[in-house]
Order: sequence, then C-alpha cells, then structure tokens
Amino acid sequence: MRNRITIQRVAELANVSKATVSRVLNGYPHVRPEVRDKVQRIIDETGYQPHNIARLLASDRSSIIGLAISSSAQVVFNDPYFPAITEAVSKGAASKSLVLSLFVSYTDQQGQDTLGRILAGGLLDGLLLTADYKGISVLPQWRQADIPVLFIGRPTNTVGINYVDVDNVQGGWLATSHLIDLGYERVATIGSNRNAAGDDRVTGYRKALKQHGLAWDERLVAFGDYSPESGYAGMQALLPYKPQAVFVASDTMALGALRALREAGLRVPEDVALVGHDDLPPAVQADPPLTTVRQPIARTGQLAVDKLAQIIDASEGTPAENSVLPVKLIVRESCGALPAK
Amino acid sequence: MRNRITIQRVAELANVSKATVSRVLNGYPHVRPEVRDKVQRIIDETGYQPHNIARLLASDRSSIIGLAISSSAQVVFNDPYFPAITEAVSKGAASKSLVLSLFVSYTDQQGQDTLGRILAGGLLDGLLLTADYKGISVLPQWRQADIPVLFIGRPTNTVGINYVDVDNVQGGWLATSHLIDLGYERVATIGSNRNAAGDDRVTGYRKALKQHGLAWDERLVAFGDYSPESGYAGMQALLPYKPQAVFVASDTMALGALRALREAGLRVPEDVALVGHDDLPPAVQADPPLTTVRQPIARTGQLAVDKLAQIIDASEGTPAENSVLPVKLIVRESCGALPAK
DNA sequence: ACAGTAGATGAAACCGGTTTCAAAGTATGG
DNA sequence: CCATACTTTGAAACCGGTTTCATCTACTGT
Repeated sequence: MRNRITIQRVAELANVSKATVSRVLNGYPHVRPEVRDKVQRIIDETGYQPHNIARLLASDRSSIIGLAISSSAQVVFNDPYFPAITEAVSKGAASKSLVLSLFVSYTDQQGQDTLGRILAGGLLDGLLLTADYKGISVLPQWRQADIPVLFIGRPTNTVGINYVDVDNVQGGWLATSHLIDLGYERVATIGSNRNAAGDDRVTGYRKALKQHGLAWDERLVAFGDYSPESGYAGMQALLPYKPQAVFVASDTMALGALRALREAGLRVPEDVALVGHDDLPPAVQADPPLTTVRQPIARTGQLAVDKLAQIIDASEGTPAENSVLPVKLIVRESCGALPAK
Repeated sequence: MRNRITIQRVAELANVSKATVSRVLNGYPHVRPEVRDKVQRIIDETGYQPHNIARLLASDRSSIIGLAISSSAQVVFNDPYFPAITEAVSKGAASKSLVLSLFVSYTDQQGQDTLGRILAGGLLDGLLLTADYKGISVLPQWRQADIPVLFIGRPTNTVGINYVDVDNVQGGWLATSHLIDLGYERVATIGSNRNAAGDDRVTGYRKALKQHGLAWDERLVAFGDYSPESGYAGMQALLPYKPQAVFVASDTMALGALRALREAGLRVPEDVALVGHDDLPPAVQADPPLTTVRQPIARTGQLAVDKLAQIIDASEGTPAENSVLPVKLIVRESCGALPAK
C-alpha cells in the first residue's frame, strides 16, 4: 500500500503518542477532552482509517465470521432457503460491523480443505454452519481450531453445540391442524427425513393428527429431499390413496406437487388442498398461491450473528442456551380456506 | 489464541532462523535440500499452520476478495441469478485459495458505509461487483482505496473498468431468431431497461427482427424489472396486440408471463410461444418447461475470480481486456418446436 | 501545606509473520 | 592458488496497530 496514513503519522500531527491515538480510536478513557478533540480533528482532516489487518494482528480478533453452507452436489442454491438465509446473515453481520466470508459446500473434499486451512490460519473469529443435512457433526478441523461455532438449524447427531432454529414441530402442527380444522379427513404429508427440520415437521404433522383423533396412515406419508422433483414424485406416490389435503414440508417440494396434481387433472384446492412450509417467494407466485408456514428467516440470520458474537465475546462461559423461533401460518388460496380469486 | 505454534518455535526445533522457515514455507530458493527437508518435517510433525493475519500484515496481501451484490430493497436474492453467481464465485475463489467475503446490498446507505470502511481498512485484495443496475459506477470509496475492481456484467456508465459479461445481444438474437424460424410473425418481447444486460437482449431482439425483414413494433415491446410480477404485467400489456410468440428477457419474468397467459386462458405454446433467458432451475420446473438461453454462470464466476486475481497480481499494467462469454439456446417445450409431453 | 491517590501520557514491548542486508561458505576460472 | 561470484544463512528491521508499565501531573483529604 503506497503511502497510507498510519497511526504514527496521526500521532505526530497531533503531537501525541501512538498510544493516545489508539485510545481515542477505540474510545478508551484516560484522555483529556481537549486532547481527544484534537486527535479526532486530525483523524477527520486526514481521513485516516486504521489498517484492519494490523489491528487484527495486535488484538487477536479479526471481526470476520464465516458462513459455511453445506450440501452435496448441485442442490446448494436451488432451494431459495439458502439465498435467503445468506442474505439475512450478511445483513446481520453488517449491522454488527462484522465481515462475512462465505464458504459454499463445506462438506466435499475441496470445501473441507479450504475451510480447514482458513480455520487453522486463525482468520475467523467464529463460524456459522447450516445444519441442512443429517450427519453433519463436529468436524476435526474446527474441533482443533476451537473456534466458536453456531449452527443454523438443529444438527442431529451432536450435543453441546449451540444452535438457532425455528420451531419446525409447530410448523407441521399448524399446517396440519389448519387442514383438519377445515374439515379434511384424509390429510397426507410429503415430508423429509434428510434433516432435523424434516423430522420435526413430520412430528408436528403426527401430533396434529393424534390430537384430532385421526390415525397415522403410512400410505399417506411420503418423503422427499426438498427438490421440486421429489415433491412431484411424492405426490404421485400419494395419489392412489386419495388424499383430500396434503401438508408439504417445503414450498419448493410443493411446487413439484402442484405440477403432479395438474398433470393428474386435479384442481387445487377444490380436489386436493395444499399447505406448504417456509413462505419463500415462490409460494406467492405459485398457481394458486400457497398457504404456507412462514419461517422468520431474516430474524434467524440476525439472531445467529448476534448469538455468535455473544459467544465470541464471552470466550469462556459458553452460553449453551439455544433459541427456537416461532413460526406462523400464512393463509392463501391453496388450502381452500379462501375463495379463489 | 492460546498457545499456537509460531514460526519462531518451528525455527528453534529445526535449529534454523525464522527467515529460513519462511523460505521453506513459501517455496523460495536458496535453501539447502536437507535443511528444507528437515524444516518441512518439523512443520509436518507439529502441524504448524502459519498465522494468516500476521502473514497478511507483513506481506500487504490478504488473499481475501469481496463480492458485492448491489440491488435495492428486497429484490436481491429473489432472482436465482444472484445465488447462482454467488455460488460460482465462491467456488472460483476456493479453487484459487482465496477467501471470499460477501456484501449484500452495497448500494444502500448502510451497505455503502460497511463496504467503504472495509475497503479503507485494506482488508480486501480485490472486489467483484455485480453490475445489475444502471447507475452503478465508480463510487468514491473504492476510487480512493484504489483497489482492483472487476464487474460481473457490463456497467453502463463507466469506461475503463474491467468486466466479465455474457453475450446478451447474442442471447436476444438467438431466442428471437429461433421463434422467427419456427414461423411466428408477431414476435414480441418483454425486456428490461434496468441494466446493460436488459438493453443488450432487446438489441439482439431488434437485430433478429431486422435481419428477417420484420418491422419493429413498439406495441410488441414491454419492459420489466426481472421480477415475476413485472413479467405478469408485461404480458398483460402485450396481450391486446395478439403476439404469437414472446421472447422474455429472463426466466423469472417468464414465470410471471406464463401465469398471465394461463389466466387469460391461453395455452403455451399452442396459442402463444415463449422463450426465456438464463436457464436457471425454474426454467425446467415451469409448466411447460421453458425454452431459454443458457448463460454459463459457473464459468462466469470462475472467470471473474481468475481475472481479478490476474489484475491483483499484475498490480501495474492493468490488462483492460474484457471477456464476453457466449450463450446457447436450450430448446424445451414452451417454444413449440418440440411436441408437448 | 503535604502525603496519597487517581488520571493522563508516552516509551517500548508485542502480535507473527516477511524481507533486506551483511556475513560466511562454496564453487568457478585464470 | 587466489580473486571473484554465487549460494546459503541468520540478525534485525519492518508491517501498523494494541497493551503494559512507568512516570508525571493534578486533585483529594487532613
């Protein structure tokens, strides 16, 4: 960097020592107001900006957090959930003056190597991980780096790890109860067993059935992998058993399910009612617009950053208190509660 | 960091100086093979990892590049283009051992502040910017930081700035020509004038018309903002003028257009043929699947990283040579060239 | 008026690497 | 066999901040 202004230069101009400038910079006490003002003026006049890297080295803090998005293969950004959470985390980080670095596909070999190297290099103050697949657990890399880690979504096979999650059981329950309350009796589901969220939503479905005195019928339960194709296949598997209503555990799968219904010549909601989950943009665009369960993604992202920052600051007593955010039913046309437009 | 192994410790264990270890680490010459081996052995045994931050400070290189995604309001990650390019850039960065940091919404006030601070702090070696809106130009922040910058997509009002783009003129031309070749005569378009890509696609459309001796009819041209809603509105505006075929300048808008057609009781492609642009996942999921122009997004991302890295390394003679990647027509059902399934 | 203490300040060490430079060692050529 | 050049190596400076610690000043209470 050619001739950047350094703290030394500012100190000279203000006739004080580097230490004093540093104190002003960081708002520390023990500086006389007039000195503080003078230094501040010089800083403003020169447009001095502290050199991040140098600051990091000295303070052993980088103010950089990582967001690692798992996923095998191409699925990554196909589900709009990931972009949404990424955006939310990005904004959360900005609001706390943290820099966000992004790692896509940390589960494949190259991703692991990259991430491992970064972690060992001490660049990151903390790491957020999306727990979107079962089997994600504490990988050796970050166990060794002992860096603060927080999962977004509940990891399945790891205890003592902090996470921020939404209440997926409630999601499944809300959707299913709504359908039952509307009078449907053969209520099916297209769930997923790929991750904890999928399990939870099915649990909510089951809970609602039980509570309303309906029996669990294996043939009315299909499983998918959050892709539209799997929703399509799931619906085709359900059709022979004549469901009156279906809770689809993700909007993305619901789009596939819609297509299967259309191809089978069935109308939504007249012949089969549908409720999705997530309330991502495609839900509104669908034909008919999807009744769905809204996850507070923006809040999830912000909260994840806040909690991670908190863990980083605490450094010692890791506050193992996890957060589960509530979800909310959004009624549109696909469930039959509203008249079609 | 508690008790990390430092270069000093490695040097002691190997009975050499820090300088020598540094040479081994960076593969510099002037180290006797046996010394090199010994140092390497110690490094392996201890699992030593150089401290990134310290290295950065000393070498004035961070190996961190930024990706700034512009956009006002909520639009950001609604168009699957952004997630796709983000993923591509992320992988590109990983393949070059660069760390990627992400800045969403760099055009609003907070985003600008954040980015400005980071740039001035000298944390980033280079910056990639998505040129998705007209009016994005060289902001004072990075002009001052004089950091290497590369646009993804062609910026409209800036010269002498490097960019990587896809051949949008060709895209518009391919789509329109295809429709004309299929025998449609009233070929409309839903374009966009929000960015250079939009302009170019319309230019391609116009070029194809001219080349086939068809007249430009103002009433057959609508403009949108890449949202499904604007595609919907655009199609409604076109319908009174009875287009036989429409080139929609993005798949996302095409989805909206499809909905407008369905609501008008028109079948695709029997009544109106459609060609989209981008070939993002929704194109395949659409009903009917969209004929569209495929942009090589993965390659764009990788190329952008490569070029940025090149500019960073060159430091002096900025190679102002820009790249424009070719696009390709993908024929599916919405254009009527194939029989419906 | 004076001991005691709190506040303000600067010098210097430090963070963990890279890079320069001088010195020592080794090979080459006349 | 000696002058010359080239390779190998380590000591020390350096990158630009933060933090410790000692010193000096000013204020408190008696």
